[in-house]
Amino acid sequence: MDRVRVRFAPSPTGALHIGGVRTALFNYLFARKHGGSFILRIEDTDENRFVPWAEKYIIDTLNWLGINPDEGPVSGGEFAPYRQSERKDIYQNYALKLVKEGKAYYAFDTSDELEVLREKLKAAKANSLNYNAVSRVQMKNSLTLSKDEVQNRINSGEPYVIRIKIPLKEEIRMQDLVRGWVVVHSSTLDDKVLLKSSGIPTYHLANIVDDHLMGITHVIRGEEWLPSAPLHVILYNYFGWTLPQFAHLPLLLKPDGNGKLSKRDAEKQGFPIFPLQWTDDGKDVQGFRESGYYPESVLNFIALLGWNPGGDEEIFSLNKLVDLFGLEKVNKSGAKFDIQKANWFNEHYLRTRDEKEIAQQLLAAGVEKGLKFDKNKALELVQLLKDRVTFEWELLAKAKFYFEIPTVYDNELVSKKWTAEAVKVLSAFASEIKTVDNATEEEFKSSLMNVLDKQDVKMGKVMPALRLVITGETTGPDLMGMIKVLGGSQVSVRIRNAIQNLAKRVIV
RNA sequence: GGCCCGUUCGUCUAGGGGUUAGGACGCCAGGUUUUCAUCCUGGUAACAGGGGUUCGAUUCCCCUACGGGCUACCA
Repeated sequence: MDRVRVRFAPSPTGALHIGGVRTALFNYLFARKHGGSFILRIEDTDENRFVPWAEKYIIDTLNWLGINPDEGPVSGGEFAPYRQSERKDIYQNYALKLVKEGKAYYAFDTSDELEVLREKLKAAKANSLNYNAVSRVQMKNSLTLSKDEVQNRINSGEPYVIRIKIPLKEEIRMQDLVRGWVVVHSSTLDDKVLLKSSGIPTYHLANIVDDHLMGITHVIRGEEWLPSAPLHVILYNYFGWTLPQFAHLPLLLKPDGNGKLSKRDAEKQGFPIFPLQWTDDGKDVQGFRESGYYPESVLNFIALLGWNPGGDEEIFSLNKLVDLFGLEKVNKSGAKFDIQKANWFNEHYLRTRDEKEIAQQLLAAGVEKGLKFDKNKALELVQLLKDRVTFEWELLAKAKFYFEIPTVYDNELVSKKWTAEAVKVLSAFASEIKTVDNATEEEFKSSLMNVLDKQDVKMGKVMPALRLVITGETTGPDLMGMIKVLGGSQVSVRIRNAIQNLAKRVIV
């Protein structure tokens, strides 16, 4: 077999959809698995929907995820250029070649005339195929017009398109690596436009020509392309080119209800469905990255949407995915997008990540807010808090206790637990530790036990009160952990503070 | 409407002619933690329906239902 060459061929019409990201990933995995090449080709043949920043968005996304192409508009390659807009001249000749061979033809019909045709067919309850072997004989094209008239029209500058001439009665069979044999009768296909009147090719032409020219061996793309795959097969046959292998991936579906995941879902769901931030009508829409997901979480999560290696494991690094990947393990049915699972992956990667790295981030985030603490404190805070969050950015809010001495105390807790007994113990504890700033959790614990023993009070009687003086709240991180991070002097300050503030509310 | 693709717990899925239909997320319960979270253990929950083929079908075939995609001079 030829060396594997696959391509990811997005259209720069907006933010790259997470479904597109998954298609890119599967292409990447397949290429790596087989020691082949992963190519990025920008299919910017739609002048109307072109969005200037979209290409950068695509490249940034692949880069963020670490699935960079071997060839593409940035890295170049022996088949450059990799933007179809820069390859315009190539396609026209191929379309002309087909016309010459009687496999395609010129069509002069205006959009109004096309509309009339559509209406007519609809009224007749025909299959609503607009331009095909049956209807083309009544239209204005080089099949019905005389040679001279065709030439005259072209010479006079009348706009025309080139349409493929679909064979009348032929069974188109194609083998899909995911779906097996797919058979379609040519009578259900219509004469698609290959070259628009602007001289720019449609997707179908440009895609086939480039795949051939670039030596693509496997076409791995979304299922939305399955219906046009037979058309592509005909095109390959018309040109006399060998067919690449096809693999049509199942679609990513909306999290709620039904249907293909779409741009609209991004804001509606309250969680990202796009990889990176982008701006829609002046409004910023957060992506996975800005929401705090790690690239490895996103990769792991989307890899398992529509593919599964079998077995009970679910945590896979990119290398491991490459190792296990296979098109034969791709599912046929669409997969719904479930953010909870993505969150779980992120929690996992957060907990297994290098704590020092997280501490760095925490420090940086703190500095941005004008909060002072050092590297060691940051690390201690990370160790104390990382099991309690899904995203790193939540850490700073959870670390609030470290920066703020409580001034407000949970009312219910005060009225239930702020006892004379607790105050007595805490007061003694405060004196005990007021100069102890470098001690382990164990040491703080035993000095508390000491006080408790001396005063003959049970631990349960003072723990809630101790939490109260430190955070003012009823729940939070581990108590001794917080005390250790704060240090003895700070804790004793908070104890005295609370005793003063709550003097009138002591339960006798 | 037409064409094409699909259908295993709520979700992602494993499996495959004879299984207690397995795992993960979520949810619930218990344990650990004198809070909470983590963690551990357990539980809840599925083969869309109807016909075949077969000794036997969730698995193979057909039909129906449902879901999805496509049906542009968009990709």
